[in-house]
Amino acid sequence: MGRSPCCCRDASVKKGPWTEEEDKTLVEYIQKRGGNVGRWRGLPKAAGLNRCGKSCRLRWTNYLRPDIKRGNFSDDEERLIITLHAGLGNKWSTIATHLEGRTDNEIKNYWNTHIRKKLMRMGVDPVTHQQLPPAEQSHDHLPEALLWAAAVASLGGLDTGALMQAQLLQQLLRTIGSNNSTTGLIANLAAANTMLNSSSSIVPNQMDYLQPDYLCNTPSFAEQHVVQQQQLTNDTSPGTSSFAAAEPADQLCNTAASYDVAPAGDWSPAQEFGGLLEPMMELPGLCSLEGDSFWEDILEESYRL
DNA sequence: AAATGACGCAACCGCTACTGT
DNA sequence: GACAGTAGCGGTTGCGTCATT
Repeated sequence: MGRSPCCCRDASVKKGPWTEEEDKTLVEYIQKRGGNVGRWRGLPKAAGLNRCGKSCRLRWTNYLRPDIKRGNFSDDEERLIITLHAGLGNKWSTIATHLEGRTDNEIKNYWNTHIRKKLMRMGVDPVTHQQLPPAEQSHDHLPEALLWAAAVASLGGLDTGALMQAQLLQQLLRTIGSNNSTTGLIANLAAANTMLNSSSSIVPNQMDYLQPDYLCNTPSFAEQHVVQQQQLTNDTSPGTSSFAAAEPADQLCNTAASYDVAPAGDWSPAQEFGGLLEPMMELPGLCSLEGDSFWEDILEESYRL
């Protein structure tokens, strides 16, 4: 199927920034039709605009639509974008459906101009959401735990219960094993605590993983891993991997609970550690790492050591 | 004050997916 | 099933604005 001819190729069709008059014409035309645009291709002629239909659609969907939210992105929105991006990749339109009033273009721009750089500074690969190899990190002198914590934070609420438990366990093992400095201990504990405290609006709060109900109904990491392996073994057709990254975001929410396996049991390490860590300190979400005095203090201390 | 570079955003381009014939 | 027309998506570009030298 070849590319269809587009009116955009017509040299007489105006390009570039829209004028107020053009905006007004477009808005009035669409409002007159009760918001029902019909065919975009025929719209410019019908509305009296010397524009490509494509251009009109873009102008309407990205700028003129009445339900568009303007202004800076909130921390929650930023966290949500990171979380969704970790699971969906550059599916900007899909991501946009989860942020009321935000357009795919706006989210894409915000990602490229803000979040991407932020993650890079934190030593997190914005594509894979994994910790970058030390050589590629811009802050490879920072404590490893902070980078780990940043990577975890970048995942936001994407994690399944299994991922959370695995990360938490790893963090706590590091905590136990960190005997070289107070900073290391604090940073490791902080990272672990952040995993417990951070939250997202589209997935269960990570603290949910520590609730008895959740844990009783959520398979352990090992169990989930076995299930995933079994599913991969049984189903080798492409595109049907059980791995969360291939699933739509709204399905991610239910990933952990969707496994058809026996309950994890009455006891979980996370349950125990959660009780230990929770009263220890209240920490901010690491997505707001920059500009946060708590983290700045830790960083400063680490530089001195 | 002028020049330069960095940044952010709106808009465009080209491709793919979807739908109707 | 093949084809044509169209909408929508994601990557990229261009330009205005702001910060720095």
